[in-house]
Amino acid sequence: MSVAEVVVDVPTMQTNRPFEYAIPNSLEDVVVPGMRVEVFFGRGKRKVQGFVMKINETSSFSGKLKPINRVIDLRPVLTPEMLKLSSWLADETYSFEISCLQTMLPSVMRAKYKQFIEPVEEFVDDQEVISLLDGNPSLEITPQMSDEKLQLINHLRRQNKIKIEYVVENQARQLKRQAITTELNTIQLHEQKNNLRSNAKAQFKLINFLIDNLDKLPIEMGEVEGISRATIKTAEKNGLLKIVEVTKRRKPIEITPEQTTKLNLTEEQKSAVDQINDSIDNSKSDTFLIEGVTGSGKTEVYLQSIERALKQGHSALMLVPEISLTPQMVNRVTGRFGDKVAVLHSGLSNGERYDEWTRIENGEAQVVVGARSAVFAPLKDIGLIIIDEEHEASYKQDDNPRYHARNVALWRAKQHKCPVVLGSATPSLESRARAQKGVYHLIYMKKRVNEHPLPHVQIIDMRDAENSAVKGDISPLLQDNLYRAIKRGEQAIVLLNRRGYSSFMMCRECGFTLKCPNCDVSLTYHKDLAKMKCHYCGHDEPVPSICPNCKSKKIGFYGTGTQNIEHQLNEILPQARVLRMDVDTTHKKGSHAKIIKAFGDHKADILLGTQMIAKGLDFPNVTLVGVINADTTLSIADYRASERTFQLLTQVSGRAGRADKEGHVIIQTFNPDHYAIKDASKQDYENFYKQEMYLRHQSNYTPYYFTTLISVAHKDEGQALKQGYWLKRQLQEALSDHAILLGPTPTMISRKQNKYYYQVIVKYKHEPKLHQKLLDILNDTQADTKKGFTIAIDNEPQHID
DNA sequence: AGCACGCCGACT
DNA sequence: GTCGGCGTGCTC
Repeated sequence: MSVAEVVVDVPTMQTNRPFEYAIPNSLEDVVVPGMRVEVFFGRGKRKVQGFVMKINETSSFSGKLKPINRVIDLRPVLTPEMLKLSSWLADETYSFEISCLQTMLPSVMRAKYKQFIEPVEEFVDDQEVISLLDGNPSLEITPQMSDEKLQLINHLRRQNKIKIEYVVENQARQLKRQAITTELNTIQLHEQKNNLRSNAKAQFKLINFLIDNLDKLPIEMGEVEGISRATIKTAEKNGLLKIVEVTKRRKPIEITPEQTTKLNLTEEQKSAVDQINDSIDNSKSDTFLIEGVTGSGKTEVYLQSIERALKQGHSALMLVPEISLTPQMVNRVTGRFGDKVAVLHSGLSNGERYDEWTRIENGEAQVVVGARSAVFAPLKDIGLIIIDEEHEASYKQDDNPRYHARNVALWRAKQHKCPVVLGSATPSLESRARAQKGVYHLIYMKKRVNEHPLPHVQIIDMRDAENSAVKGDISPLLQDNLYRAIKRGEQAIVLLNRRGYSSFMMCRECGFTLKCPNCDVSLTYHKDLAKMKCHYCGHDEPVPSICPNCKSKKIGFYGTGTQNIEHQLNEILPQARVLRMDVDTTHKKGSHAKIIKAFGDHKADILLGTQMIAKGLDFPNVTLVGVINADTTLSIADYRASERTFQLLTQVSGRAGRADKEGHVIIQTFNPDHYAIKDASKQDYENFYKQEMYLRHQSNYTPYYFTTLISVAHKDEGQALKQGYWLKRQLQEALSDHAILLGPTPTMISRKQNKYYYQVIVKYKHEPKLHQKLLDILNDTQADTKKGFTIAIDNEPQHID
């Protein structure tokens, strides 16, 4: 009798390992690794879902094995590759294996548990039982139930009058629709048509419809126009056609495929494609980093490489930051590869996501375009993985499992022996440094395809009284340029940099920001303490009322909302049509794409928005880009602040002058001499890279050091802090003198969900004991979880806040 | 997580 | 005596 190793859906440290279950004879040839099964787990009659990881001939368990209850899937939902990946991922991200297995599948395949109360047979007629069940044979236990009711349930259960039935539900369901099809061929249909009675007009029409659409069958009933259901029924009775059930694919986001023919490549593009294709042809898992300026034609390189992979019989995976942000990219891929493309992104409903997943799983789609989680797409025989805008922080998931899609992609590439292509105009420092060391192959694309010059960038020093408008945030120069662009019938994009908004202090007189004396990051305002605090080392100081640098009283929290700017624009340029895009206006599904389309159709003159307008949008009529406040990202308390600012400014500048009109960019800032702003204005990534690497080296940050952030939380602040110190002591024991330990410090939103959060940061180069120590710490803290402690470990955090 | 077991104080 | 509350330990 064979035995299955099953990882059960009980996400705790103690159950984070496979449990053995006997495979009953009836399921002997059915159960295979990668399948989901239902098993009894624990003392009671609790049923849970589990994943079969492995099948053995013998058991190593000394006790009596329980049998597998039933299988949830007829075929395995995870391939051996994915099972292996989940183990690696669990280890890498310090997460439960079950969480990793579940994140690889569409959410509808996550088990839903229900509990029902049923009377024990002898007590079916018991008065208390009858009143509890209200005369029904069973009652579902819901979280909304009143405490009294739950108490009564407990009471009756202790008396053994009722029992609890567990139901494990699979939510995955495909939409079924009725469709018509026929087994007759054209000739037979023509014969049938001739045999019709002359007054059978509707039947005549129907047969014609069938003849015309023979190659498209089966066709859904709803799509047959002008023919009634009764007509179809009659035809079915006469053997003309058959009614079948088809699984209807729910319609994913509105994609308007952009038909582009294969373009002729420039020298740079050709060289890039050749290098990538060589790896595809020879099944080498090389990693390429394409550092290409905006407009250098990276997309065409991607498309032609995908084409090569397909031609070689492989599939291809392409990751983009967040699809709803780059509809134009999706449109181009679907335009080139049509039905072969599956699209996965956060805008899909759970059902839609499941449908797309199914299309990939059964091989209908060989090209997958998607956001972060698409890296787990069940593609077979991958020939190429592309990560566009590889520097984007959204590739890292910020809750468990905290994986980075780039690392998962590299892992899968090794399994599939295929290349990975990372593309960006502003690569992350980590990737660029790896390319420097020769770990990645660096490909430069310095020329723009259309040979247009880069936009002319102007930096406005807002400390200068002439530039800072008397009222409001829009400098006279930007006002003037907006006016003239609109007058010429051109469009403009205005970016309001909102991240880090209002949590730091800046002097409007001299541009001074309050920084930590030890860590070289901005101090952040803590409302509950009414103090300025450093997130790295915990240093704090009082909130200043005058600028320590120039003694001006104009120091304050910095930040304006998009609505405010919209107001100002309306006042200054009453004739301009302003379209605002921010979290408020894009809340509804699809509204994002609508705004983009409206702007593309020139239904507005100015597109005003936050970060989200900076990415991947391509509007030929935009000639002017204005950045209201370039500094906010610079001042957030994160060592990546300069990198983020540089990336944002470079990207948004690239939005100006994409077609044959020259572009103009105006950047308003209080820090005109900062290298991130200066280099962005020149689109000089390489210089920025050198500068930033130097500073990272000086202050021991990524990529010179690895960082791991561990945070603990508790309802009681004292307890949380105590745990923080305990954590630090534990780490100190295990680490060498070379490692740097910071904290414990409170986090900015130190009281989400009524809990206090403290974090410890480890910076290190080589600490072989760290991994195991963290696992031990996790284990110890998990045991305390009932006492209200929670812990989170984030390897290479994207932001520290 | 969720369940049973077991120890302990409180109460019909 | 026994009911119910809570701490502890285990789940193939």
